[in-house]
Amino acid sequence: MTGKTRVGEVGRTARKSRSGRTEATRKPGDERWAELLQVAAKTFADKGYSATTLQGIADELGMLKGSLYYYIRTKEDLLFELVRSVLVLAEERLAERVPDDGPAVDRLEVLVREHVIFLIEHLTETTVYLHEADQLTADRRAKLPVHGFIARLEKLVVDGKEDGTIRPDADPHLGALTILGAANWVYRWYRPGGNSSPEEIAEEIARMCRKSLEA
Amino acid sequence: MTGKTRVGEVGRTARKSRSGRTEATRKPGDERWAELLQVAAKTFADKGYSATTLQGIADELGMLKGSLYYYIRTKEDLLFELVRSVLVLAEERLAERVPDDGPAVDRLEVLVREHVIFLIEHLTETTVYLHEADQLTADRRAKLPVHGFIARLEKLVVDGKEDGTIRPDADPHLGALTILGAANWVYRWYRPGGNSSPEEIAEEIARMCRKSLEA
DNA sequence: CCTACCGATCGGTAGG
DNA sequence: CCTACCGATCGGTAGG
Repeated sequence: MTGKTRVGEVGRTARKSRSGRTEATRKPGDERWAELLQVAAKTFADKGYSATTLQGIADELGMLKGSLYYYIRTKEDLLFELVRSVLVLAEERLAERVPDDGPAVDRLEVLVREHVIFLIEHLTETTVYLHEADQLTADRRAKLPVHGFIARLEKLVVDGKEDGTIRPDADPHLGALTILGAANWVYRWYRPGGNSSPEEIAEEIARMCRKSLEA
Repeated sequence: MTGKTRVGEVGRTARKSRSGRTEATRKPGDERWAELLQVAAKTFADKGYSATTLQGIADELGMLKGSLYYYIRTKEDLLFELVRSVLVLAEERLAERVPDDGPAVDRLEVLVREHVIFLIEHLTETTVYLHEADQLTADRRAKLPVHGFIARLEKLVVDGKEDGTIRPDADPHLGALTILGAANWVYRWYRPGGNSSPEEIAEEIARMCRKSLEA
């Protein structure tokens, strides 16, 4: 309303002829695009994807609904982009913080802890992912950069049975799914300002997960 | 389509003057009402409450959309009734299957096991509850017969710390929430026809929850 | 339960 | 990004 940059038709043109272009599309690096994603994430997390209207998002941004189509082609673009980016970010984070060697049960504990910390630090986006991703059409869902988190957990259980740090009777698949539930459930109840810090919460959940499978 | 009972205006009248009436409202005990709930549950579980249209439900029932209003006043009635009834049923089930005495950690294990079995046996309805209940308006949500499941879990952890069957360093609140997540997460992945039976799944999850807190 | 209907809103578009 | 617009559909209602 006050000092917004006007670019006129540039964006639209850029989107239409996206093949051999020097000037970038408006999206990446643009401040307004980031705002749009932020508002969309908050609204999707609060009311759900389907109950969210583009009119509501536009209102919050102080623009007209039709103007949103300068940034997106469909409503689903917003959901997809949010889910995609949080997956990429999580992947990076876990890659740099979870070691590749050492006793499997230790690695599992670290993995769970870092997973929970990430979840809490990106609560809005992870909520959108965990609660709304199934609203994506099948073809869009197939294009998500899923990083096989369950497979990773399963492998840790298998490794742990081999290195003797995890109970021999543990079920890798069921175990992985249950650990995942214990960790992911955080998005259903965590709200800033509670008694425990994110680190304390992550620590406690990780400890419980460890104990649940430890030899 | 073939042998459906026609009652004409009776139902509508019955609904409008619900005060001092001998003849019951159409709803309770009516076969068609049960069908409606069933279709609604399946659709809400599959596509989400908000993405579900009354037109779609009516189509599946072979009636016109407007006719649904013979049974309901608003779309939310369907969601509320589904969530309400599954809560009541769960309460009953757990009351009759989980003992009130014995070592706390044992009771906790049984509680989790029965909870998971119930979840799986009523997967559609529990999915609606766990994934869609927050689509209810605040006042409707306040009218739900919530049976304090978390509080019950918390108390078991506290009891267990007293009777020595649960680790002294366990956090009752965090512990209860984490157990709840491990158990509830089942609705996100369980599908009939898998490798493990509901009982095996429930048994394994319950065991893990036990171990996660056991002294 | 059907007929017939409504206001509101939805996602989305053409053109600038 | 705005103007101006559209077809489709939404939940819901009056009356029988």
